[in-house]
Amino acid sequence: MPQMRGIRQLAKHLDISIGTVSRALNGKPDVNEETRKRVLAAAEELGYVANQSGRSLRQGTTNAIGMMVESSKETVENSDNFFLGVTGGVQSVLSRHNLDLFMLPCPNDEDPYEYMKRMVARQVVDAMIISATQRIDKRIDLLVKAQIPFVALGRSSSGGDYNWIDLDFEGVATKAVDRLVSKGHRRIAVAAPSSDINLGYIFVDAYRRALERHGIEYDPSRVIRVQSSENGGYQAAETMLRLEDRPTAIILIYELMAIGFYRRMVEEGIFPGRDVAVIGFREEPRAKFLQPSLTRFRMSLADLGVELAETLLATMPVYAAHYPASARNTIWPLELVPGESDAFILKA
Amino acid sequence: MPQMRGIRQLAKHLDISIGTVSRALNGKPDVNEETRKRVLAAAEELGYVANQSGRSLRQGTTNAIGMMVESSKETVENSDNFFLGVTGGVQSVLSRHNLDLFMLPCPNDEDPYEYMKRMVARQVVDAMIISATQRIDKRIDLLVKAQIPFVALGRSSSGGDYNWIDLDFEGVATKAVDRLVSKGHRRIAVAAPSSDINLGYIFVDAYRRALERHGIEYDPSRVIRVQSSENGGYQAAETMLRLEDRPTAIILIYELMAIGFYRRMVEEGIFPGRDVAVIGFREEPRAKFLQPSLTRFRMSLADLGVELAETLLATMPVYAAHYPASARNTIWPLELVPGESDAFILKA
DNA sequence: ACGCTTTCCGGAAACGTTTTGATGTGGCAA
DNA sequence: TTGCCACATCAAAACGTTTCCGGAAAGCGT
Repeated sequence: MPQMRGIRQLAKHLDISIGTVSRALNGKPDVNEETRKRVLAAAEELGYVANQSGRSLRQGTTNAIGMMVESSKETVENSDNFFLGVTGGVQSVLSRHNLDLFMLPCPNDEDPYEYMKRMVARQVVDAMIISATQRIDKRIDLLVKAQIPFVALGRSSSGGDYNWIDLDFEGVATKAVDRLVSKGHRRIAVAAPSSDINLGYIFVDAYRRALERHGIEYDPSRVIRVQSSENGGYQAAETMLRLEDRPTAIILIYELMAIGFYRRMVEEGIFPGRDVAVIGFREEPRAKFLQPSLTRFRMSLADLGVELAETLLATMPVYAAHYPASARNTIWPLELVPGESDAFILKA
Repeated sequence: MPQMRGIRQLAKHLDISIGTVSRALNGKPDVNEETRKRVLAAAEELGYVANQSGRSLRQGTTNAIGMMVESSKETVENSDNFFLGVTGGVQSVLSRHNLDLFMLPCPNDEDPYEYMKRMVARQVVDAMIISATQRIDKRIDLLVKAQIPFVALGRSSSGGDYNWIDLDFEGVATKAVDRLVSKGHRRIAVAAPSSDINLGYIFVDAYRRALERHGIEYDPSRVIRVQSSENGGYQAAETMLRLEDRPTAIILIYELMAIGFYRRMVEEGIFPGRDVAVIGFREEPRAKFLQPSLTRFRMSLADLGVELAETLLATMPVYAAHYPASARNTIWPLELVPGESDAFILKA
């Protein structure tokens, strides 16, 4: 005698048809309130949960959202649990609709595009959150073409009209420049990654405009292109030391840089906060204990996760009703946290 | 005309039966080498990839491994990309068998046990890697009962005979004590989390035995119980300063503690490496730039991932053949990285 | 010509679920 | 009585895949 599995077993146990059981469990109409209770009770008792493959096959939907992350060495070293922090917020929204979140880590030896292609083809999730977007990102074209709902964490030039959330680089650049200028600085440098990376391009552009608004001439030599790492900060300091008309202040686009920057400067007897003003961006726990404390920008990862999830659901036909067509492109604000690293004030 | 999907479409396009197509794609015998090539080519051309739900339903297997992680605030702040680092190694093994890895983040407002129960019931993965094991962990009992292959990162008292990998706390404690004793230290403190946590219990026990092997009396007051954080390190220093017969050396069970420990000590004019010897455990990028550099223990996250995956596969009947019944319980070694923080040598 | 084996392939069943259409009640108005 | 509707249920089809089974064709030795 073949032991029946799943819903069949449950139906037999209740002496009822499987169709009714299914409708009862899924809250469909056309089922007597009395029977529904019985079914629910029995399911609880027998610990029955619908097999996901069965549902997916029938419904063409998996009730799962994927969040693609890269586990490259760079990501592992730099992103510092950024993703784990975001997932909390994402899930708080998804759980309202019985959706689960899977993180899909792209192996470092596989091309992100190929990986995404595989995940899309296997239809293992209904929608996607992607991050680390490139300025030209083939994944976006793929998702658009395959009509998979998605939201990107980061702008891109690809794909035309799609949903993204990005950090408020312009706001940060503007506030940082304003603050430094108000303390008397005129020669302000910035350490940023290459302009191939979206962040590097957008940020520096905003920095330039902010300077010009204060009537300060933009000097390209003060844009120091380095990697987003401690080492990059060290090199930025090195470069800055060699500049003629040495800048009196610097904006570090990634906080981790501050560690290396401090080190190189202190080697030279130049103390941040006393002899040079420093502002960092994108709060980073590893830099939390710098002395003097870094003036920096902070954001709430959990809130960002909530926004991501809501934006995503708004694009999914089934759930869109609950999420009024909100802004499809969001600039995520960051809050300035004053520290001592920019206490250095120039006399007027 | 209903557009046929998937394998049917492919079969029709090739004018061949779906059974043959399936066999061809899955490398089964009983298919002409010539036809197999044709099928493979056509699949490639049309971008066909088998729908996962269909396969899963038929085979009762999902070809996916889950790695449960917690996204609690504590984890996010402390584990510092530990998981992302490990996934790389895990995937390098799984990809050999066309297995995918999903990270399953447990929402912080959901009980880990309930979350795991749901994941198991939905049968969304074939096997699991769990971490952050408790000394008594109901998840383990659940997995054993449900006969889901799994491996735990961390020992536990639950479930009897199962597979786990854990860090070599004993080895670290022993090596650290040996090293300090060889430098003349006799009064050696240790800062550890509460003994409720497995690590806190095991480590301190090994520390005690190591001391006794050197004929040094174990003094409970030198076991300082604090949280595994920078703040914990600060408090450890605070406590240590108040001890009579103040210890001349300390072992910090979590490197992050070193940051706070240094700070408090320097406030007191006591310099690590010069006036007190410090050894840290569980390398932690955030502590990488301490001055003086910390003598610490290091491990390869990627290699740990490989070991995890291989141990897991060895317990899965389908793959066990490739992975000879290796040790089901592995103590993962850590390597000592000498720094300057324990340069302080006591005259004999 | 015959029987046997090997090689290859097609047809159909099966996996567990949801959904559709049909069916059988009973109540109410005409 | 008849017709109609609402309600609750059941039986069966469908989702896309893998696998079992049977059988045709071809090769080979007698």
